[in-house]
Amino acid sequence: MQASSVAAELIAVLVAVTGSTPKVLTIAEGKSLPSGPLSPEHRSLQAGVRAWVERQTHHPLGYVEQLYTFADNDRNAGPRGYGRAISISYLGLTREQPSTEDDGAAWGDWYDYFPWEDRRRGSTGDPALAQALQDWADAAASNAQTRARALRVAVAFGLDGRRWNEEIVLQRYELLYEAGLVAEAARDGITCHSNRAGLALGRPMQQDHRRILATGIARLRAKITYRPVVFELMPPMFTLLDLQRSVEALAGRLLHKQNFRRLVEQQELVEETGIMAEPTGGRPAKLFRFRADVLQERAYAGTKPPLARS
Amino acid sequence: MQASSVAAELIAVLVAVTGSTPKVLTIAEGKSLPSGPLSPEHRSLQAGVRAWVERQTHHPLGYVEQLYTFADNDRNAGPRGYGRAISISYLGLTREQPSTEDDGAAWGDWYDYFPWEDRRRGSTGDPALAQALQDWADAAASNAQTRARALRVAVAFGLDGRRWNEEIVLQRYELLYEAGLVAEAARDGITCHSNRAGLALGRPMQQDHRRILATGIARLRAKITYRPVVFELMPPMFTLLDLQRSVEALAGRLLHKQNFRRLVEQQELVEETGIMAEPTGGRPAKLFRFRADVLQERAYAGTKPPLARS
DNA sequence: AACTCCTATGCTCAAACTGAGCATAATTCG
DNA sequence: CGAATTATGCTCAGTTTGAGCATAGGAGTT
Repeated sequence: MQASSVAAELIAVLVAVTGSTPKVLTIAEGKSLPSGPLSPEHRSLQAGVRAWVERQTHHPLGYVEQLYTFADNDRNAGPRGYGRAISISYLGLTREQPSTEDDGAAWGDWYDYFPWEDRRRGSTGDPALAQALQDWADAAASNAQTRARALRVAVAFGLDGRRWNEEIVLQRYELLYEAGLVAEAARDGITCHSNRAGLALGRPMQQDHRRILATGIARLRAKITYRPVVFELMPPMFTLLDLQRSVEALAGRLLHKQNFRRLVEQQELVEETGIMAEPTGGRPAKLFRFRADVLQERAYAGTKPPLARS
Repeated sequence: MQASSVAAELIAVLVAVTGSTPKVLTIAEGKSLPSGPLSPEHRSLQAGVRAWVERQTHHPLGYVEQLYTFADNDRNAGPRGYGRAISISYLGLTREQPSTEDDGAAWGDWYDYFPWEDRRRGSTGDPALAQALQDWADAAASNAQTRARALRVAVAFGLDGRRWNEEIVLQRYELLYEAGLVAEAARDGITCHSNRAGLALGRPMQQDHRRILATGIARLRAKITYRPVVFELMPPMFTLLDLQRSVEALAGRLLHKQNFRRLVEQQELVEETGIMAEPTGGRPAKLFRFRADVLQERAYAGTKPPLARS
């Protein structure tokens, strides 16, 4: 079957964790994700992403995985004759390097873009945000629609005694978009019936980059629960608390220390180095390293959860 | 950033379950997956898939989800000046309709393509296949490489007392490809050092369609364990055994009946219709229907496993 | 030295979940 | 009526999960 011709670009969600802050690499003063053209010289899409990311940012990319391919006509609506643009997005895990800043790339806290996703201090969400969403539900055309909207809001944001599900980052963002609360919605012509004053709605990004970032965060939060990918973000040696802080940073919620430790140990994900960490005013902690061989030993997918539970 | 121009096509893995047989829709006498061009008139990629699938096959598509985007240069290596081809694959769930056969489309048992994936009778795999893979490991250049290969084989196929993981369909296929055992490998110029005689290696497909099918099966097997997507494949009313047979067909292994029943009921995924099924020579079974409202009530992703465990 | 504060680390326990099996109910078939 | 067959209810041990108590090993303070 003959396929039509389109323009293709690669978009990367590059993630690092520094201390307790999850970071994402951005360009254009934090308003865009880095992207590059799909070039014929690359053997594969993934090779293409690796190539230009490593060249541009001088970051070794450990783990790379495809996220999603977008091609909505809404996006980049250029002149029609030119053809539609396809964006293939990738998630990459790395460690933050001393910023070279030569190309305007910068690491930013991803919660600057999604403040409502950080539940590490105070597991109860922002009541004003819940109220604004309720206003949106109330503004629906019919009573039935109001109930449907209110249910979606309650499920997505864990209201009415429901449990917060940290993995549905994208659903929450899309709900806020639909409600006209995030800045991108106004840009795209969606009207807002709520009072946005004083709400922490995060920094907007160009095009649908914030949506892609949400997709990446969601994927990563899901992945750390069944694959030991956190270690791609860790230095060669770390304490168990370092590891826990990283997982918490990604998951956006606090974990029970002893249980986290139990999980890590019974999974045999790490081994002692014999070295102790720098004293920090408490009992000194052992430094561990990742047991890289577990990646081959096990068929990850449906086995036990490597990290993050509660 | 200016993106280069490429050709784009959509490829669909359409799945149905009839009785105890998982089926996939194929064209070209079972040698290809249905595919269509990405057309500018479609609002989105998903809309494009829906449109041409429903027009071509007259099947209503319930659930549609993006699988993966391929663009390796190995694929469809056409004349270089023409540009690279991008294939965006989708997984679609539907129910088998009386075949209209007007366009050469036909439903086929997906285990015809992956015989080793069906472990419903005899949970122990084909010893001859294991032997052929061992031969491949032994044919490695170095001793270390032999051990590495043997480990990969053992993990992927659940050898040496390891547990069979039904979700890593793609890994197993790629291992067989690498070992030169599947027909596509020979076609692509990979030599085989094992004796292939008498092995059940499945029907080949054109291009990398069997790989895409493997991706779809893997995704679906994973998905049914945490999202109630099986119901997209069920008729409006069904017995619990029907449901179990469908899940078993997809998962490729048998489930403990009572535990399956317990899972379905405690998840409140179904409700009684009050109607009894046709007598089949045993105690008559109740007919159930899916409680469609659970899709909205819950935030599926990280909650309890809807189906399939043991 | 005694005390406080802090983080690391070990251990316990109940609730929930899983995997497996026993037992009984309601039919059809011969 | 008994055998075969399928549906359905219930039990039970082993494991996992969530939460808390207790102790260990350091630094700084009095």
